[in-house]
Amino acid sequence: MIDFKRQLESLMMPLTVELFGDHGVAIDLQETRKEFNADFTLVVFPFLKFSKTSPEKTAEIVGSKLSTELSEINNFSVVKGFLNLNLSQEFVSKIFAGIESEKNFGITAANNTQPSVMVEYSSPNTNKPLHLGHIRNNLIGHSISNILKASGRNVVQVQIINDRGVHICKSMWAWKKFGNNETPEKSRLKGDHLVGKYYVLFDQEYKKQVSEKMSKGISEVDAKKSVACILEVQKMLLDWEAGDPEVVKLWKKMNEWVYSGFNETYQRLGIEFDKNYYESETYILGKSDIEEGLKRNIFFRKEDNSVWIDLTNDGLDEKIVLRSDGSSVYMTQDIGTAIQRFKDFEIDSLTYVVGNEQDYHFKVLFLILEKLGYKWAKRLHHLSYGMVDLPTGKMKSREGKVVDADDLLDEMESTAKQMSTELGKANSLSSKESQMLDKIIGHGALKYFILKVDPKKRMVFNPDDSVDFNGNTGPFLQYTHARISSLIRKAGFQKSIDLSDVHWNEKERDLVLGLSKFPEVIHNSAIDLNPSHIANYLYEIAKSFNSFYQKHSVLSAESKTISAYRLALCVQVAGVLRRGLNLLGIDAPEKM
RNA sequence: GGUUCCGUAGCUCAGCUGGAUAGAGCAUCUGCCUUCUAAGCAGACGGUCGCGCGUUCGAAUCGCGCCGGAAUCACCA
Repeated sequence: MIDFKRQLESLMMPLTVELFGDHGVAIDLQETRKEFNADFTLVVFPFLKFSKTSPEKTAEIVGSKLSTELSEINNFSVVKGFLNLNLSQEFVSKIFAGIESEKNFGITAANNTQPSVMVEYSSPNTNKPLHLGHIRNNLIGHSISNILKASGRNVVQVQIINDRGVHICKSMWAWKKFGNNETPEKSRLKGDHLVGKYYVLFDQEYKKQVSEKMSKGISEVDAKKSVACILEVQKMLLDWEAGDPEVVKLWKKMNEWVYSGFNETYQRLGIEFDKNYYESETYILGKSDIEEGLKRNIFFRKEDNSVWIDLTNDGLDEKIVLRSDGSSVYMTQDIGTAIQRFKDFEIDSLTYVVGNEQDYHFKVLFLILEKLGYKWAKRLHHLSYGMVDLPTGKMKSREGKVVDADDLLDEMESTAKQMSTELGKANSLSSKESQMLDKIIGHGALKYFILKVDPKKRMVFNPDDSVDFNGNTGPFLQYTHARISSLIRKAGFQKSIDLSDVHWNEKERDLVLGLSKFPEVIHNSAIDLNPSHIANYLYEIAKSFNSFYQKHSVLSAESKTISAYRLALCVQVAGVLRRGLNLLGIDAPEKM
């Protein structure tokens, strides 16, 4: 489907050139404000220089030219310097026919010859369960993957699991000390929660030991470094690196618990990855790339043997890439991992979904890879999203001020259940059906609540608001879809329709023109890496539909012809809502 | 202190390649279910778009300077 707005602009261009001469003035069509009852507005101010008359007069001249010469334009009106144009019924029909002619209007199927794009998201540590912050990350990452797919890209979704390091050793240490061989099976606790429990236990023990030491007159800084438990954890990490069989065995066991817990949560969220990278495998990467860059003078070695890159000419600082003992820093393995990924897959770009606290890190990473001469470095993106705050302030995992992902999903489901019971919606459904619906609606509410906000902005998560199912919410969109589905069910088989004589009323025109924007919205979301455009667009469509639905009857319209084309319109609205919601990872129920 | 991001209605957010009287939802208040799902619709109330200067026919939008908030600037992960 071609963009009819752009089509109109190019039709108008030669006409204005005819009127005022060719001065390179672009035609800028914008949507008419609601109160003026027209489809598009052409701002004539840019033409004043050449029309040499008042804005009103200029608009008159342009308006009469356009409406006489273009069959697409029916009539026009002038308000101040604004030329309001009305599209002809035939042209609206043509636009609608274009929408109908495509099976999955708005979605561009992936072309297999195209290079793929990799999206990395989630990337959890394996010492505690997922929380609200991960949920935002996951929802954005998954949604943007869907959106990229819908704009014709092949997508490889990956996560890197931070499965090694002091954090997991802390859990391991506490489990050995206090665990009594507790397992997820024995205590019927989800694996990631069980490991998280021992991480918390470690922290408590650590604090206890630190304060004991401090009471003996040792400074806090020294105490924190010298208490027994932290020394044992550090020893454990060294043993792990040395491949100590017993430590490795425990490490494997506890990580497995965490993975099964994560997978359960991912499944609930409807998320899956094409490949998991593990830090235990990637943390060695990058050193050889540094050595090579050192030979090419991209990096330099200081007297103490540490290796650095000087980025002061790029407005940044000097950055370390290898420690003086030759060991890696985060940057080292990120360099190596990026390079590895372009070897593993036929991709031409890579997008990292990571919080904005790491803006600087990624700026440096991309710059280094560019200096190393990788041409794909220009196509690395950091989808930097803002932190999620609670109404009470920042989330602090150490202080237990976190919203747990599983708890949150449970809560959303039970709220959905409560709502549908109150509204008497569940009566006509089997208990199995309504249970499914509670999940679809509860999760829909959560996903929409998070995705409707521009990712790069920090957002406040108020549980009371997220649980609201009225107004600009996921359930509202789902409800609209269910309403239409019900109409379609009742109408039965849909006849083919003749659009040639349709007289579109105002609400219908709004819908047709609204629907026509869907491909562009997807495209822009993909370019901006921003799912919120989709969310806000769907809300507009749904509002527009409900307003239409309230005012005009579909099944018992004035005539069968009207009924038929209205139904066809409904089918397209439902399709756009469903496909749009799916891009956000939200299911569109047929009943609710 | 340097760099980056943010500041729009009581609250949560749209709008930001410059365009008309700045939009939604929530909250508060009014109407609308003997008619296709009222998780809906129609309406009221609510604003010095952080402040100032500049560019422009025109600035929430662009530039500069302040004020306020956040992140980051580790031989941490």
